Order: sequence, then C-alpha cells, then structure tokens
Amino acid sequence: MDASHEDLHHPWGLTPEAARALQTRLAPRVERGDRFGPLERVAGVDVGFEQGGGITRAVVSVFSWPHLEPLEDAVARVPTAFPYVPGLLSFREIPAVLRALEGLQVPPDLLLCDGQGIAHPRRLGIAAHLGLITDLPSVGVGKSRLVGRHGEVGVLRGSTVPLADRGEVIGRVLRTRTGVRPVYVSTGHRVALDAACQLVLQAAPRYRLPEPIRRADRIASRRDGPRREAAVQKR
DNA sequence: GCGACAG
DNA sequence: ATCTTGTCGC
Repeated sequence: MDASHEDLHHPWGLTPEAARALQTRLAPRVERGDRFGPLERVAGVDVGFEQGGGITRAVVSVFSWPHLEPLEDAVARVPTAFPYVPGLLSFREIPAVLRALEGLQVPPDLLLCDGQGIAHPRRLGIAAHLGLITDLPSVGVGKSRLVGRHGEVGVLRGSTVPLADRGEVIGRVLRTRTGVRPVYVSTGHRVALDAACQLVLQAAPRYRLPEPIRRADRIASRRDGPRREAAVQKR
C-alpha cells in the first residue's frame, strides 16, 4: 500500500551483480493492477547523453490531460555513473530522472517512460522501477523489444498482440500509427495493461510515440543545451 | 560455447 | 544512446 520510503531509497552505485539481485528483490513490490485517480497531468520521461556520454541529461515533459497541451518541462544534467548494460537501464538513467522530477513545479499524475515496464527479464524495467520508487502510476513504452515473444501485429492503428515470456503475458505490442513500426507497452506501476494501452493510444493521436515522450525526447537529444528548463507556460 | 540484448 | 548529411518518398 505505502511505498515505505527508506528501503526504497536504495543506493545506485552497485555492481551489475548487486543491481540484478536488487531488481529481483524489488520486482514483487510493483503493483500491476489499476490504482490511479483522475488524470490532469501526464508526463513523458526520456534521457539523452552529451558528447561522449559523460553527462546524462534527463527530461520530464508534463502535458495536460486529455487535451495534451504542454505545461512544463524539467531538465537535469548529471555525471553518468553507470554503463549501459541490457537489463540494467534503470541504474544508468533513474538517478538523473529523479533530479529532473524534483525540478517540477507540480508533480504529474502519471509517467509515460521511454523503455520497458515489467516486460523485463526480472520484471523490473525502468518504468516499473521508477514508478515504484516514486510511487507514481507509470507505463512503459519501448521502441523495441527487450524480452518476450509475440506474433504479427495488425497493420492498423490500435492493433495489438500479446508479448509473452516464460508463460506469462508481460506486455502488448501496440500499433499507434497505421503502417508504422509498433511500440512495446507494459505495466509500469499501478497501471494494468489494458489501461496502459488505452493511455498510450490516447497520448499518441498522431505520431508513433506519445506526445509527452516525443517532447521529452526532443529536448533530451538536442545538441544545444535546453533553453527553458521549466515553465512552458507561466500564468 | 553461441546468439540476444530497452536506451 | 551517440557519432553524422544527405536523400528518397508521401
């Protein structure tokens, strides 16, 4: 029920072995059912790296819901302290994301993350991990597959096919745009798969990726440093 | 030992 | 993810 802070504020400077052990220990605490109220602010989360990868730049872009108007952006630049290791992405990106979240004027009601939720070897992809430690509802939206198998997805927008691994459905491959490569949607925390897919489809009315993630991605991968770090609209 | 492997 | 310019197509 509660996200007992202390033990959830675990250290990040771990060895890959210790990180995997921690994932196995935390995964059971991820809530796979729906537990979120009315949505007003939905945020997109993404990370980018600067020359050489020495600096991790995390971006959180908050949009109004359901109108999808940009409300606020928060950016954090942190020295990169963990390498990219398949399955351990959260240990590389979450520290910077947490800093960005701290910079928001108002916390969001939901997080749409660039990466997997429970569609992960130990069921703790970055979206699930981030949702768990912030206790915010979250959804994983991956641009490609990490684990799991699935059949062909219909060519029309809205088509889906289950993503399964070790005899369990861990996500859904969703076509957000007719004729365009589908995305991998999975439960992050407090958002079941059905709602997760509905939300992603609603958040992506025109492009392959949800609007909040697109904006965060654009800012995160911009060569030039971000201009305004917060307050898209001050009023 | 040989592939697979989010971003 | 990042290094990098233009190019083909709707």
